[in-house]
Amino acid sequence: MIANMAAPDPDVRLLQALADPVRLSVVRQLAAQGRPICACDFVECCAVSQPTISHHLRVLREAGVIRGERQGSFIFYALAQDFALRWRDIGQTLSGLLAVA
Amino acid sequence: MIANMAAPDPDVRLLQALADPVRLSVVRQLAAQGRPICACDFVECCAVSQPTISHHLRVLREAGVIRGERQGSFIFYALAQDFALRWRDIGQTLSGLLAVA
DNA sequence: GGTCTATATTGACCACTGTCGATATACTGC
DNA sequence: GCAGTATATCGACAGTGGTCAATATAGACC
Repeated sequence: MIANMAAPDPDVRLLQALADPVRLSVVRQLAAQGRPICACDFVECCAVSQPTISHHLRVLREAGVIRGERQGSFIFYALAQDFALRWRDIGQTLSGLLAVA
Repeated sequence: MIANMAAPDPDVRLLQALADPVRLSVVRQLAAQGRPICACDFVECCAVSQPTISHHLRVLREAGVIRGERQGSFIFYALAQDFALRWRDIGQTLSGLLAVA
């Protein structure tokens, strides 16, 4: 069994995107809110600077976790539509035959 | 909303443990096998050295993803019993009201 | 076009982590 | 106790990634 995974494994990418306190917090907020949140709200609420927030949002975006939609000067972010499904799928492969779904 | 999460957030810890190609592969194998696997099998199958495997197993162990049971010279690892539940719980908090479970 | 705000990008810095060779520790069998 | 195998730990190092100030880009308004 070859265990040396290629770096672009989408599952690893997704997990890496979530494996940061700030980014996980962002995703939690998006989930709890249930609708798009303006990037500027994250800048105000998070204890890190604007460039850092922007960097984090980019990581999440490129991992397919979130999507952004520009509205004038603002960009509203929301969870990607397939995120829940991806989470569920990964869970099934990681938990074996246990009934996760 | 304070977004500066404390480092010991168990969810972040768990995600960090999984967010490595080798470690994710280990967990996938444990899930697919459905029963404990000897550490020595990982050493043989993974394209990294024995100390690295041991280090990875430790990270997974300390994050609560796996449990080891020594049998003589050998240690057999299996997924922690609550892993599936934890995955499911995190999924629920991250996916909002979507029916993940 | 100029000015303003919102957001992304750049470059530097530094802490953290994956990796490995060497070694320590655990266990077995004699 | 010794010799062997299995596994964990140590220490060093290269690479990665989070962070921020400065700056570039995007968009709105006049």
